[in-house]
Amino acid sequence: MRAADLPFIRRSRLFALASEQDLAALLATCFVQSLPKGTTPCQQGEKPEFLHVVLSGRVGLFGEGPREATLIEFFGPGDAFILPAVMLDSPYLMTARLLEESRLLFWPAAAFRAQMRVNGSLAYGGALLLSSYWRTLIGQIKDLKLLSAIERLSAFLLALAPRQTGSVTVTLPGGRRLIAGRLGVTPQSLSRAFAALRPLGVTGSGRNVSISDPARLRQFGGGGVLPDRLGRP
Amino acid sequence: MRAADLPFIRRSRLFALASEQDLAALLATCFVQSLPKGTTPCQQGEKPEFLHVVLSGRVGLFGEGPREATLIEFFGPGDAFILPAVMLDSPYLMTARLLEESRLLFWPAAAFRAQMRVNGSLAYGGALLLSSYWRTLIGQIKDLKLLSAIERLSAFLLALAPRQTGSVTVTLPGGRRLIAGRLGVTPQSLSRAFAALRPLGVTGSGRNVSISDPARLRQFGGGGVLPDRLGRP
DNA sequence: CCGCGCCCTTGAGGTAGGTCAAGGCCCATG
DNA sequence: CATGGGCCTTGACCTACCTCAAGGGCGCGG
Repeated sequence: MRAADLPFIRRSRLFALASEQDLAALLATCFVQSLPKGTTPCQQGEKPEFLHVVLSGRVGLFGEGPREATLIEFFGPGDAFILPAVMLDSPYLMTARLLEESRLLFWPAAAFRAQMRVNGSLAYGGALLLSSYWRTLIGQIKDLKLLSAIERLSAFLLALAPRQTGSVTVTLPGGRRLIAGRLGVTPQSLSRAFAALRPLGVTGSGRNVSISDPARLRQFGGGGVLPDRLGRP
Repeated sequence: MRAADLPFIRRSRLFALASEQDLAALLATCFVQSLPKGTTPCQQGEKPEFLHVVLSGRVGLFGEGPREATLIEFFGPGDAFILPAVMLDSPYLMTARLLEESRLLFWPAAAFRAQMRVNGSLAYGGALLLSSYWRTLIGQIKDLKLLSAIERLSAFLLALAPRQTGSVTVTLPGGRRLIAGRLGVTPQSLSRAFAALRPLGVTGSGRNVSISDPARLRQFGGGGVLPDRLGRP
């Protein structure tokens, strides 16, 4: 671990309440590592050896079904994956894959569990982080059950944009194939959904999308279910 | 609060680590109330005033979309709703409705937040509970994205059944309309899904469903994504 | 007893989104 | 430069599920 990592570590909600002493004690058994794109620190079905905290980079959590796999959620700096599996010492329900080169904190699972039991500030941070995850997952389920593919895309784009009135350009957290998985559609359908939103002022290519009139999109798309940002406040 | 409530309170994962003194201190500001079927302790969009813990009965969490509402998840004894909204002091993303007469613990939101910060055993319990919820939500998302309606029903029924080999009879946590919402289909489609599973040994009517050969169903339905039970261990 | 809800089921037809297939663009590599 | 392989898009067709509609079983009150 380098001194330069500390500010990134601090930034996670996990340590929202941790004092300097807390932090030093908690990190005693941890190490930090940079890993290349494509690495899979967790494999669905395996038991956790480490809790991973993203310091920089981006990670995708993929669910593997009987026929195929799909992206469930993006994780970025400040996020801990996959805390519930580590906490409950249960097999991963998902596979994590680095979407770009990332710097990760490795926290031995047994030590983490022990410290959760003993250190109130850590337990609080865990609850805080899990609370924000609950809300994003609930938002995703509501979107899947109640919105059409086009509305889901609209809500997703609006959740990416800062709350403002004028024209915005947002950067997608991944290629369109990944976004399609996150939204629960095929890449082809996502492409058509983008085409359907074009008359509503959604343009752009690659990972940059600009929204000419967020308000108009919002009134079309059910407003976007996700008021929170992921990971850190 | 009655003395008879205490064993039910203890049973929640929230208090997995709480000592007797902890518990007494934590519950100082709480009260318990029995409420009739149909009561809605939480309304989507409102700010939380209380954390609710189910002592007995059953609660449905409903997501309200632009056109309709649907059941997202069932909660039962030991479950706390809706912890993330209380924790983050954010508007509810769902409406809770009692599916039958239920006894609930009411915990003033501000007091709960303060105690989460101060009491490590409570924070640990919160993290534990939220960890189990994460897994059920992830399971639901995976089911929605990767399985057909019939497979989702199959997985849902198997998750209800104890892990055993012989014939089982399970009790649905609600009427078929609610189950349909939980599975992300219309009641009509659920009915057809049940019909499709009949040749595989799934029979019964009302809230009782019997599975003649769980193993056969399991190999058909992708195995069921949900290894955990909700709420308490 | 009948009538009236409500819930579940079944049928018929429509549609959103999936599947298959082809083509264009970009970039990496020889 | 040419070639090849992702990735995205578009088109044509198909299917799983939704929608609309009509019964059937069951409890409840008159």
